[in-house]
Amino acid sequence: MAAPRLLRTINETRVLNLLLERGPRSRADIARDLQVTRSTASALVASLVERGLVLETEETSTAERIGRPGFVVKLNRASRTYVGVDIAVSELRIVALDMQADLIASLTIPYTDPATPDYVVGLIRPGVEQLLADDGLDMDAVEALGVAIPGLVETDGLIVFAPNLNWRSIDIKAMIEKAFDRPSDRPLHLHFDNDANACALSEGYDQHGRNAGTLAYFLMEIGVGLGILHEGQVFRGFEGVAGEIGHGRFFCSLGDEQDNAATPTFEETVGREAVLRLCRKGGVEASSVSEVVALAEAGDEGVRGVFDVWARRLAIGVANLAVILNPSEIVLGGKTAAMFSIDPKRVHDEANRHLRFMFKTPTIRASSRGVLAASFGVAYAVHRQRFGVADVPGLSLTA
Amino acid sequence: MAAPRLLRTINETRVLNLLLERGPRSRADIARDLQVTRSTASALVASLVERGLVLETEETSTAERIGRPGFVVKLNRASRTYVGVDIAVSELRIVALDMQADLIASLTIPYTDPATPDYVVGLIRPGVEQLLADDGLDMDAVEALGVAIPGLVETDGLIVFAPNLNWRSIDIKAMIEKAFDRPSDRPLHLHFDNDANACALSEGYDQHGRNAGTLAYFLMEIGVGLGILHEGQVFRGFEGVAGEIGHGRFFCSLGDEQDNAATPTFEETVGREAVLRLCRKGGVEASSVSEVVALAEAGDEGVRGVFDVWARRLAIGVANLAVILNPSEIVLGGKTAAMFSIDPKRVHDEANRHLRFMFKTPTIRASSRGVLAASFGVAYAVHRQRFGVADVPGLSLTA
DNA sequence: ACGCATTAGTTCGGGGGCTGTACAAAGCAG
DNA sequence: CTGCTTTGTACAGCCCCCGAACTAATGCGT
Repeated sequence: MAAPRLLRTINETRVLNLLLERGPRSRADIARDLQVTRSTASALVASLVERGLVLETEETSTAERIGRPGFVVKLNRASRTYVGVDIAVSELRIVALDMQADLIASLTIPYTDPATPDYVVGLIRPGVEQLLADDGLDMDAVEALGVAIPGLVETDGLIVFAPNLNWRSIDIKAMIEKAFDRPSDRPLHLHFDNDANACALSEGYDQHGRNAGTLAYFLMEIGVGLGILHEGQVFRGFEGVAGEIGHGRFFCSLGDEQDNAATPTFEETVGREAVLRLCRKGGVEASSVSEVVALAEAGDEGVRGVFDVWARRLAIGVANLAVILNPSEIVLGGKTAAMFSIDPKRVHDEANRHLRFMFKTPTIRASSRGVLAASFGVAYAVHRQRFGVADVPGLSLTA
Repeated sequence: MAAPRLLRTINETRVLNLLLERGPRSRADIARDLQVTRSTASALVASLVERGLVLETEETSTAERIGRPGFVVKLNRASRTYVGVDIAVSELRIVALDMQADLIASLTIPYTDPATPDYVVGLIRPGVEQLLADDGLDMDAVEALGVAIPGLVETDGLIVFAPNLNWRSIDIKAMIEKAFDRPSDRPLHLHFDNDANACALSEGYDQHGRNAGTLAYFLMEIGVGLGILHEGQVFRGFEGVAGEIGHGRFFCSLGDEQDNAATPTFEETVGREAVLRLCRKGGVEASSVSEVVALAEAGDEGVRGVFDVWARRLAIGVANLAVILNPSEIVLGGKTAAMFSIDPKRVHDEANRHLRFMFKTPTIRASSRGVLAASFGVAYAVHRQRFGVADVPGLSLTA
């Protein structure tokens, strides 16, 4: 009835995760690291080699120890491919990762609005095929595909509402399954997520080690989204709406009669329009954030004033987030976040003024994946899902 | 080398959790619920009965089905006792739970400040013994003890700083271990937590089912603490300082030159002193929150104005928390939270004005455990820890 | 150079523990 | 009463981990 081979499945997964997170090593090392006997480690490796997921190399472990050296075992990077697709407002961004979660290739396909769901989804399969063909890879190697959406989306593939695409109630899972038409004995595993969550995931792993702490990612475009990562998992809250800090109100009045619902939200004070409004007010001529940043780099004095106000406002949001979640890192990404680079230290200092009571304040830094952050993130997500044991039937160990 | 009997341990734990969360049932039911064969279920029950954790009753399962009825199996409630201790500012609150996590007994021991660590810890063992003696229980049955502290505390027992007790760098674990002096073959398992986190835990289980969602507990006394529960676990963030919403700043100025670090924090606007300050300003004579509430219940007009301002301020904090965490419930506890009962609907309405974009806004309600919330919570925490399999050696399934 | 200690990898017997089948016991339906 | 269904137990089979034994390969001491 219940899961046969359960223990075996768990242990094979542990071997894969060990090789992924801590690198190639000998069977004897695996036995020590997983606390099993060498016989068991050998058996586990043998079955993974047979499944093609792991390779036994010729090289012997660099002998720091005395005694016979062992043969190093490593992941077969080419054995599986994971794809991430970011449906941005005006372009599709696709990345492919190998089994090590390293980037193999990426591709961007622009489109002009209005982009209908049918049109955009129609671009995905050809895009993925082209991406893989460039590297001599096969669609069959693709085990799982993740999709990032700029809006409210359920992880099983229902887009509830994506305002900037103007999509509503789209069953994108069905559309993609139809487009890829996989046989049921070799399904394409799908996963869907909000773009800010995906961005957070993209920062959640440092050199193949799971980031076990808490991390927050501000995705600053027109509005401001927030992705929260906790113990390597996206924090979704009830109904998956966590991270709507853009709707937070930090500029309320204490006065007795004020209608604070009319006070601006956080994204109305630091989002793209707010930056441009501050520019107009300050006599700075700029029609995009990148122009503002360029002016700042050219030493424009007026921009300095705009930046100072923006930094002060952002710092309040950052500090309010920090007191609630106590993240170890706060990452800023998206086009509007380019403002941050004008003077990162200033944002730090402003935020820390509100955080004096803390022993250790969070570090604040720019996104490391740039425009590919979201597609990277969902690809990571499906990669981790396939490595995990969460879907072992009949077992709930979270107790 | 590695954990022997691993699978057995897991499955026995699953049986215990099933009986805890979903009630007594027959072996056949257990087999169906856990997806194992009836033979396995019988074997698991047999070994749990032998260990004294589970009882086989005479009663047969109420036959809604046709066929032979089964003998109902249930937890042996008396087989283990879990104790929770809340070190409040002016009293010690102790509760004892049975194996079902039901309250057996509680006891409050007042003390006058300044309460030194030695003095307070010295009260714990006699207090627990008295509590148990009243119910004919033995100290030997106590398997684990949890302690809630009003301050920053590490879960393994180092009190970093408890401002209202004026305790700093206290190794309370060592003190308690010394006081109880258990033999190493039957250790007293200890757990320590912040009082707001403990309160959140006390609301985290609804009738023996783990609350799988996200819940936030505002502990409102002099200041405002926050405990966050996510998937049944306390959300601690990096370094365990999550939940310091009391230090949040939601009343900043958008003006360019303002020094927002000087704006009041959330707890300075809704905490006890703020309430009393609003009273003075509004000509209401009250020296404690309970007096304010009493006046409101008596229909005092001036208090209404005080409450309205307080409710509006609180709603802003609640709404800001809700947009970031999207909890399903927000619970208000502590003496100052008594204000809420003056007009709960008003707080709801004010908060929802900021949350119009949400499909489902969180429910806001008063604490259900009252003054015992924190001691309940830590007792729950140790109870769950003892039921969990997290400490099985050689296995890390969180991957 | 040679033996010895140490480590790596494999083989094989033992045992724990789950599965599945078989069977007796206990109730319901007609 | 007879047939059907369900429960709980018993037993054989199998998966898979452990531990001991053995061979292979390397470093170190003399």
